Amino acid sequence: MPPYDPSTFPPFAVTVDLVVLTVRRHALCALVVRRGETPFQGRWALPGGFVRMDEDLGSAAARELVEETGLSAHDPAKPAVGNGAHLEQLATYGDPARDPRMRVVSVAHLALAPDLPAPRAGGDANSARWAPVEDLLHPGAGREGEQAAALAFDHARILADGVERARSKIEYSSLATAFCPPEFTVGELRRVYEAVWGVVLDPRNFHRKVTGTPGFLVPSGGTTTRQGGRPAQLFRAGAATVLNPPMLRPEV
Amino acid sequence: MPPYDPSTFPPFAVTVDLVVLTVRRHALCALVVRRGETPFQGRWALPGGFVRMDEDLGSAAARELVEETGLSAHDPAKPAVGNGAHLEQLATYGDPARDPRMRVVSVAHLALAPDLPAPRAGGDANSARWAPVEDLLHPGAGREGEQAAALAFDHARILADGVERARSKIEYSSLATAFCPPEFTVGELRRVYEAVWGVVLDPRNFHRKVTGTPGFLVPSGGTTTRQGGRPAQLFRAGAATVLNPPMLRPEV
DNA sequence: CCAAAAGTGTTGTATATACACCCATGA
DNA sequence: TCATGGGTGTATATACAACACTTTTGG
Repeated sequence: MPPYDPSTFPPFAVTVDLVVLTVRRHALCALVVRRGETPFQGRWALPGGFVRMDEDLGSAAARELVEETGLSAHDPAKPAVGNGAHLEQLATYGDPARDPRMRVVSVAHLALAPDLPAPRAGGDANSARWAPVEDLLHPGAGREGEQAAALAFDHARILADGVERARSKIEYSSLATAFCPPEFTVGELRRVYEAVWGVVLDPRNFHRKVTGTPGFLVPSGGTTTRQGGRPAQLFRAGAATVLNPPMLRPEV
Repeated sequence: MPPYDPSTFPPFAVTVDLVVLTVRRHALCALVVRRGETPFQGRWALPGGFVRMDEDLGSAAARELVEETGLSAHDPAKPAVGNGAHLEQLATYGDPARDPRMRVVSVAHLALAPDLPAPRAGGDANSARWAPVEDLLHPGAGREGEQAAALAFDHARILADGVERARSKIEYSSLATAFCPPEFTVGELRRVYEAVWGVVLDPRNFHRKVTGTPGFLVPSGGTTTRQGGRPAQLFRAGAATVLNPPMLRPEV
């Protein structure tokens, strides 16, 4: 890398911000951290940080994800689903006024994770928590006394874009399995769709659909009764990444 | 904007690169410019340039598009189709080694344009031309004696991502009309799909499909025989931006 | 036994495909 | 008249929605 010569180009700060989604208690939740520094001190924000000088964008996002959640991720250059979290680039935000301190371009990434124990705070954040995306996107509309202030910076917009991406992508890909543990039942997968889309699906038709799509699910052999009722077969995510025909999202 | 203090963050150069696609002579083509400077001097590259210090990313892309093609574009914050070109953010590329001179993060944008007269060279490019994407993505596989050297930097990858985005997006949106002039026939729209996907579609079923989707096409009243044969109705793009049910891309 | 969740079968309706067929123009 | 592209009708296959029904556990 040749030495930096600021006369040749305008200098920007480049950061990565993370939209980390999971399904908890039948609701789609996002990871937010409390800001310890000005601006927006004390407000909730998406986790993120500066990209280092010798680091690829996807590597920076994977590093932040580990720091915040302990989750490992696949190389985001090749989107994949498996034991770790799914990680992919979302979009880039560069409004000149989005950070009052300096000119920052943020490359947002989207991560999908199974239900995790407890978030661990990292970096300059005082604390971290999982918050239902409904509360974050529509602050004030929830129950009284809740922490419902708007997210810092333009993070509400970034979160909305990430949620929209996840909602549309589980329609035609096997990405919903990224919200599940390594082994899961058809019913658990259906509850993921229901939580992400905010709908109820017919259990019988859903079962036929997902088990009838070749390569989507592979039986792992075991069964479980952890949801009660009749024992359910356990599955792992199959090799198929694209669903054809897609899952149909019911009309609103 | 507070004064720049390089001690607080690593300084990056931020550029926009453009994947400008059009349909010419029944082939999907991209706009490329010949590089006048080192590195990759004399090689073909995607048009692009530095983002200015007070400029939004979408504004920078729209400015480059005007400089290179004379096309105006809608605010890419709100993707829209109409008289000007369609412009939307594609993805961001930030490999530390992608530019040998310095650390550059490039925010690539995708533009779709109707068939244009002749590209006009701008900036530091010696010349500009429309090239079939097949020739650019598979250099050496074409006819002998062609200019078929690989694109500069990581632009082949960016172009491939842009083409893939266009191919999948015309499936479920009305974006294909961005490749057409303001008034067009159903047959002309079908030839767009055929060129972008590299397939042949049944004219009768295609006609029923697009005219039967409410809001996709609105008749302009006139007719034309510019394709020969029986006069065809002229249409404009309607208000619908999402196609439900989608156009089905035939298996390969 | 009952409740709860898993899984199967059946049927009406919608949509896609394939293709026969007719229409309106230029040469 | 013929060639060319535009446009309509119709049969067959496929896929989905709805829902009755059976299976297998825990309490």
